[in-house]
Amino acid sequence: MSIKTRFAPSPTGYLHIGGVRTALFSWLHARHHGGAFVLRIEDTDRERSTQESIDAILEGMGWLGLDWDEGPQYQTEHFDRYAELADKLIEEGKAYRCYCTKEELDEMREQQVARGENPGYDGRCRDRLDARDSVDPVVRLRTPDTGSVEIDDLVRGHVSFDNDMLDDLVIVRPDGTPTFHFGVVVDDADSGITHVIRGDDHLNNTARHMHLQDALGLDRPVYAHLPMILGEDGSRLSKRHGAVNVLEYREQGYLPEAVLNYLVRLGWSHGDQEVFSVDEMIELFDVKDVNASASKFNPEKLTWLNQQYIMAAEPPDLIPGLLEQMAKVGIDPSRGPAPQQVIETYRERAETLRELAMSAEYLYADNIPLDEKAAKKNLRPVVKEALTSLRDAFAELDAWNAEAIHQAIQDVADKHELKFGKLGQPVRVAVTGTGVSPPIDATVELVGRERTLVRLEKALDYIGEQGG
RNA sequence: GCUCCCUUCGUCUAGCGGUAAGGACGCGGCCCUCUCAAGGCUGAAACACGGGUUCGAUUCCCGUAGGGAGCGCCA
Repeated sequence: MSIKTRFAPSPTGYLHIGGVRTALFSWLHARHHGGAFVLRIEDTDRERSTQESIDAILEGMGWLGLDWDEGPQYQTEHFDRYAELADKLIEEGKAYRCYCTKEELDEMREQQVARGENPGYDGRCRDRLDARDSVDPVVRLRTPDTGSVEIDDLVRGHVSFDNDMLDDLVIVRPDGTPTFHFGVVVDDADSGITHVIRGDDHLNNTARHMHLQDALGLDRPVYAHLPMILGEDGSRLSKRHGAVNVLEYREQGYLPEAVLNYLVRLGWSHGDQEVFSVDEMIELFDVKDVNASASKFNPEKLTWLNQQYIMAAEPPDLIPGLLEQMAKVGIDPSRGPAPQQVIETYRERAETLRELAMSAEYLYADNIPLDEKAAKKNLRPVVKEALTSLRDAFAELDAWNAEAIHQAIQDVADKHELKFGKLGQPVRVAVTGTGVSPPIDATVELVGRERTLVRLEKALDYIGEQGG
């Protein structure tokens, strides 16, 4: 049988990084087995579902390259189907209308907790014959009181739940809309999902879903419950742990491949390998290798991977992303060197595209701020003469390239009996305003002759002001 | 409270009865070097605890402790 998996987010917020990992594993499972991947939007909660969320999910999936073969399906389009099946269950006596009010239920739970019991619906409407006019009923599934449900989970192994711990769950709300439980079970069956891969926060629900499947006479899909991703402090991953919205990573200049690579290593591994191309993930991934324990999100490692991907990329592939970041940082790319050159000489010291753009800012500006500390330390009277003759040498240079620039610096340094670095560092500060940059010859080349001469002049003025 | 799940360096993990417990991020040191990176070498750093089973347990079983999830007319 051909394998089919799905990712079924609810559109009640942005696409969460934990959700992405779930999507990735489902997607990889389908791709690895040459099966199909379905995207289904679980929008049965009409109160909280928004179009913005749907857009964010679609955009996030697209950015990451997690493509789907079917969908996006919307559960709101299947309402007739749910209603039909709910009626059938009631007719068959497998479900019933419950007229309890929220107040009644709250009171019931309170008492149960007080008695030290697992709170749950006690089935008081199971045999009710009369309708209550004052309340619109929900529909509940009649679940067995005795026995147990057995789950054979691909990552957890065998898990068993006693039925007396499972109450009669609501499958249809008073307004006729289905609950999540009913929607998933019906849709998974209708679209022929063979493997349900989801977060282990659903492990308890799976037992209930199996009862629903039994009532509906459906075959059960195979389940795989993935461990959670927690924040660095071990609590549930949330905003206070940094970015949890995937699109936020795009904003910050992360590459989608890096995000996927980081995520695939949370709960899954292949020997000692750390870096996986998407093709390698597809080839090597197997849900059976997923481990059962939760993992904590480690931003430093993601950042390291991002840098690895930036360094390994084909420079032209990075141009669109860099231009995006330049725009955000306020750089006009037409006022300096070609982005590709910047990528080639700056990328190994940038952890994100954002950082790459920012580190090249002085290549595109006419006026640059001088870092006071670096200036004080390096722009001193001792190098005034050397800097002056270097300026003259630069002005007369035939070819403006790193090699010629390097030679000029070397010659001037020799003439003034300075080591290369003793001259190079002052030049760096003069030309970039800071003490940090790529090799000075490549940097000067990209700054350009005109700006270099102006900046050297300014540096000489600075030395003069300092009493040189 | 009840049910279910989890437990190897700070973090992600390898291990699948006999290992000097391996790798990666991060951290420290050294090398390279015009700065910063990158890269290379290197150091510190872990089997939660207690019982079993076994000739032998990180590995299998049972407890304890700790952590997580669920207990909705949210998904």
